[in-house]
Amino acid sequence: MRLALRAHLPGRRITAATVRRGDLRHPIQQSELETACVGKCIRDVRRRGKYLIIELETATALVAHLGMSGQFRIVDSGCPPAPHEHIVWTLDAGRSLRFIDPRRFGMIRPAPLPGVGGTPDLLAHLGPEPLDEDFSPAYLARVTGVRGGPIKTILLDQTVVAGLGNIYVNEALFRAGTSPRRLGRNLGNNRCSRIVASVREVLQDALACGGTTIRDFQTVDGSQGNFTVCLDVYDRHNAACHACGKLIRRIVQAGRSTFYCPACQR
DNA sequence: ATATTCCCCTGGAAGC
DNA sequence: TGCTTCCAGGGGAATA
Repeated sequence: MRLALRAHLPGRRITAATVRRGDLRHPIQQSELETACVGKCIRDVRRRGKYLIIELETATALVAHLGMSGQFRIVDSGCPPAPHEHIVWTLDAGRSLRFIDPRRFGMIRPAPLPGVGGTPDLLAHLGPEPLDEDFSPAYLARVTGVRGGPIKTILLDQTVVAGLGNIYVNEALFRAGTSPRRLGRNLGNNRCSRIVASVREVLQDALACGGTTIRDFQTVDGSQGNFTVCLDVYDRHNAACHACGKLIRRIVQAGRSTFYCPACQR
């Protein structure tokens, strides 16, 4: 999503902004949004974990989170509003950016620019980026060594590593041959290495496919992610394992679905 | 201090 | 056909 936004937004000026419905996860007021962005030029689109950072002139930013069903679309400004279209930014060049979110678990928040006006509290708790060097086997071994709970839950914790969601945790553990139920303290250095490598691999593969569409996910032009066809375990309950043919199992951990192959993952 | 559970909200699929 | 139940890419507050 960041890459798609980045292809369209930098250099555009925001000429108007409208809150059509402000009761999102963090409620937002019309005046607050306008003050933050109208008249400003978009400099860059960055990301930290699952948060998008739309960098504006004068050291401010809009921090966005898509929650479960949030979407950004970029359309002609004359385009009629879609259902659940909560926020509209009018851009120069006859375009507009729209935030659409049926479940309203997403959020849009003005914030001082990270690294300039101080890191917003929103992002302060996040762990390392999974594709950065500091998410290392040694780091994972250190964290898992002192924590209770199964590895699946640990990897979903954004303070441990920032940006992994349910799909990619399930997929990474399959590729690492590690059971999602295995306790963190029973991982060992070897498995930590494999998990770190698998996390990176899965993310890179999914990025190359433009993400994963299960139900709602679409990018800014309405196209879908193609990693769905590459999923080995996620949403494949009772389907045959791509590696061994045994049936993929579904369990619930910390209230979220976990999918795994009982034969390939130990 | 750390780990499950509950809840936020809507829509779509499956079950009856 | 129509009603009910379950489930969902997340995360934070309330509990245990």
